[in-house]
Amino acid sequence: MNMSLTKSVVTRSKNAYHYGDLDVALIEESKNLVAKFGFENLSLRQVAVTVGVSPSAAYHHFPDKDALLKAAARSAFEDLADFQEKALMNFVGSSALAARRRFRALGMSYVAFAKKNPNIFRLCFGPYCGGDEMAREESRPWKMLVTGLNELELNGEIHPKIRPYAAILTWSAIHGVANLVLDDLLPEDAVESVVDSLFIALKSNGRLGD
Amino acid sequence: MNMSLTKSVVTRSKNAYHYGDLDVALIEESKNLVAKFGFENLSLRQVAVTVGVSPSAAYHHFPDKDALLKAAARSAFEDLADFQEKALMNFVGSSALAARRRFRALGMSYVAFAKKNPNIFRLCFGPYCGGDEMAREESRPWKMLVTGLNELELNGEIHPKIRPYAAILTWSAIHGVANLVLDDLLPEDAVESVVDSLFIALKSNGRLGD
DNA sequence: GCCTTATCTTAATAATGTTCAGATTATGGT
DNA sequence: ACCATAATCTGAACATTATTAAGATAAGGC
Repeated sequence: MNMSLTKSVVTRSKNAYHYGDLDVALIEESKNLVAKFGFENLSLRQVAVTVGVSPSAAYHHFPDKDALLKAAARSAFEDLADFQEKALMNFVGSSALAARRRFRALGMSYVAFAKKNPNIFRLCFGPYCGGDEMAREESRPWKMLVTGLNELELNGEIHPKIRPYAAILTWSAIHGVANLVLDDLLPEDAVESVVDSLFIALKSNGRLGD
Repeated sequence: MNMSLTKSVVTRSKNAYHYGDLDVALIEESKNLVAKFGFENLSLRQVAVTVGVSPSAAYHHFPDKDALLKAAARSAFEDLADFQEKALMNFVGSSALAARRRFRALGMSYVAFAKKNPNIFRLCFGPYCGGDEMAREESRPWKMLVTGLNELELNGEIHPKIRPYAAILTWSAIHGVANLVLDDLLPEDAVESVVDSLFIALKSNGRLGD
């Protein structure tokens, strides 16, 4: 079997020397390994070798391991936003019911993403969080939350007194319960408790969602 | 100067060979270094050397670096509880006002601890969080929160409809805002917004605290 | 005093992050 | 088409790390 011959033909110029988009490949593989072993156990060398490149190649795309992890964290953060966006699309319409369901989906998908892959969720927000560069008012989860609250408000689902705090309170509560459940400090059903209580809190005479 | 002589006298039997409570010394020094450089940059060797002992000595007290970090995390968690307890003592009394002030102090001190030393706060809850062993109903922050809410309830500061969710919602919101502020995803004043909105949310016709 | 056990050290191993000199490929101007 | 320059990758090196194994030292019970 002339596998080696075939192989050298199949691995065309893309792999020959120049890689292609090595930076995104490294980021992607970093996310894979973080998902498996946690960001605290990521090895730059393992990332490089898995991608099929020498360890020092990474240093032409990222100044150091820290930068690679930060880039992976930013990418993972966008994955979270994508995940929420998809969850939202299941509930279209301008009715109050649709607005409540979208709001609920926003929170539930946030936590679902965290539970689906705790290591990736921790990467998004831990020591390698985008922070400065990821301007907070620009972040997609925040923007989705703001529009979701606007839709709720249009349907009279938010009490005026708590309206100014609504976005900050909601993100904090959802983010908090996600982390506490991951850390085994709250039971899994705490998530629904938080979402339910947010409905009550926002609309003080509130019927519960759904 | 015969410093070496003096030193060998000063370092009495405690340092001679057997250390004393090496385990707690290692944990304490781990917290110091984590506070400076973050748990993601802790070096077992540096901990051991700083304490004045050979690196392999640590392995007679902890199976591996992971275990040392977990022990340090548990200890740091108790530090957080101590910090909250002290903050609580500033507001004694059984009046509704005192109850509100204690509740506020509970939340504010939680976040104050986080802002005072972000790396330690992250250690408490990150990948090295006590989790299983630190039974959730037994954790001191949780117990303080529960009694704080009971006191609020006795003074009619909690609406019955939200009462069953109160503890989970409060811890989630406070924990969430602490993390989001540390990650630069929410501004610093988000903390007060969350505490204020929690008062409103818990007591639906609520006057604000203080 | 002696034996067992707990504790610590020294030395070694494998893996890691990072750097540097050099090889290979792409690119742009002529 | 050609050549110079820059971009990209490799290989070998270095310091540091976690971890282990073998042996030295102390403590405690008999």
